[in-house]
Amino acid sequence: MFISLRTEVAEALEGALAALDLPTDDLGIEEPPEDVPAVLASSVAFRLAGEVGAAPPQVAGQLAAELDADNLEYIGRIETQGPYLNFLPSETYFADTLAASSAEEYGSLPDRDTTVVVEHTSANPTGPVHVGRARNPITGDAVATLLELAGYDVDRHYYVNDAGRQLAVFTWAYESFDEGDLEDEPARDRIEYDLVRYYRKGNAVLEAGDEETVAAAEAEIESIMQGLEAGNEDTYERVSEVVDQVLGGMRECLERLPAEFDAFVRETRFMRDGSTQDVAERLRETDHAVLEEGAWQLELDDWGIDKNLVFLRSDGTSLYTTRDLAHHEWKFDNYDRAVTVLGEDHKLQARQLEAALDLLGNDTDALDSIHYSWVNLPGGEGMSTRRGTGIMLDDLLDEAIARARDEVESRLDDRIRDDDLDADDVERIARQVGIGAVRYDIVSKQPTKAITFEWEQALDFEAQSAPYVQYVHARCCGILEEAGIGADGTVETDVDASHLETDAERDLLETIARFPAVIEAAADDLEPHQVATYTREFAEAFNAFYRECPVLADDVDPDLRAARLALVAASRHTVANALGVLGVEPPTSM
RNA sequence: GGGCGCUUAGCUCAGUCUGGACAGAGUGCUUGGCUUCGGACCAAGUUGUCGCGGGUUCAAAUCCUGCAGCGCCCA
Repeated sequence: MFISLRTEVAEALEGALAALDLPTDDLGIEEPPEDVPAVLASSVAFRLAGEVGAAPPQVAGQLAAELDADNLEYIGRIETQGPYLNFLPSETYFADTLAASSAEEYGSLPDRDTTVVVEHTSANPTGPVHVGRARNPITGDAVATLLELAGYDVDRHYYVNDAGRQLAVFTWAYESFDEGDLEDEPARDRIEYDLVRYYRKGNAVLEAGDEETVAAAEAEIESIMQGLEAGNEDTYERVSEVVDQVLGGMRECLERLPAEFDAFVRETRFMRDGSTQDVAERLRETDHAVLEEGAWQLELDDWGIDKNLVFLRSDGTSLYTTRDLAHHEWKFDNYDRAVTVLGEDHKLQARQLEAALDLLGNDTDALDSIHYSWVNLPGGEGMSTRRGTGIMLDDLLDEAIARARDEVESRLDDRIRDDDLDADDVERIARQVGIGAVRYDIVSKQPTKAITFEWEQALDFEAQSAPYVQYVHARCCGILEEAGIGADGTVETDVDASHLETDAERDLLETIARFPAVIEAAADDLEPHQVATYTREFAEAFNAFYRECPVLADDVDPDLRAARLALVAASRHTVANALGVLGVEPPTSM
């Protein structure tokens, strides 16, 4: 309803300004501070003061006189407060909000008839997923879900870098060493923990081995890379044996979040189908292409990039970005928009990619990338698969679930609600809360900010955390269940919202009304953390309502009870869908 | 050396793109609240040179500019 109200205010204000012969290019519409009872406000009077030749408060007064709330559906009253124009909601606003939010899918926006591919994670299949990398699937999955709720038709892709040097090194190491050469036991009983030891061993030998050994290894690695470039089937099979196994293990780990994918798109695919060579040839024909020291490169100064992009080495082989160009043209052939979630180390690469795609005649407006900063360890050390430093995502999730289980068990005795949680419930809650807390901790922050990983902080179950918001959902479910309405049951929708008279009820309804607008803004900006911020505000509004407005007590009038029950159901839909965007499960009890 | 990003309360962060009402939360610290629909909750109090300097503006955490610290990238 907030979106409709905002449109209504804009149109009315525009009309009033036009009637007074004033410019309508900047309406100054903003959300007022909390202690102002308006839903929207305008500071336009400030800007017009000079033009009108009157002080801002007088200009606001003139505008208010020109505006008539009676003509507006969702605005009940328009007031001035100094230079500000304040727009207060009408009864219809509350009634329509309550009706709209009775739908289970409340917050989802109309279908946009637009397909989007969200590529995220795309970690090289070299070993277990560590926490540094985990920011990518958690952010990416949230962006994908957010866009779905905002009306896009979304596919999730994992781009498998199976053609780079790292995989050639891995393949060589996998074939050259056996168990006896390795010093450590696998850290966990899963295939990628087993195989990463070969990768680390290989890298250690390359770094510190004797000259002869290293030279032989380099020759083998080079031949693997040449084989891939030439489309040699044998080479592809050898590399695939490593990639398939390691990726399989990584998928299992990611599914714990859960982050699942519609497709795993392999880099080698674009070498094998000739599209990479095709891209290279087209680039060579452009007048931005230059041949320097035998390597073909692009001069991208026209795009504000002073670093040349090499797209063919002197030996004629393609580079990562060349293949990624073919990959992206393939995306453009199949989707209307492409969003990529990348680490901040890929920023320059992403700009070069976009410039080159533009040069090749693609509409790069369809391309967006989201960059996130590193998750560092205390002391500033980074996480690295090759060096074996870092916290593994599996360990973080195990620890989170274990701590959540401790919490649940320690609370079992002093629960007020007598609902006999059984062992399965405890396990379910521990998983929902533990994993939810990890995801929420990461997704609620702006991706551009670096995170220092600390156990206590990542696993703080109080305050601005997933459990705090999840608890609101459980409370809603508790009340609905108590009222005889199951989680999937429906409440009476033919209720009179005018019974909801207290500030707490009004605030909660206003907060619910904003939810679709929050989804819209977060999707437009590709910023799921906006939804996380909203869940906190929502939880606060709900808890105030919960404290002040009994729903099922004996002395509550039946009509009021029905209205409040509808409000609780609306709250449940809102918080469940908001958490859904963040990939945090909404527990029915906890 | 060049480019990009970050810097807001002791700590963790919103707010910055799109300037506007006294800069917000949580945590911490000091108090108080369960015979009541769920206390993983709530209420009250306390917490600031918005990194530093200049500029634009009626108005700057927000825009411009110089500098510093940190991170990332490029040869």
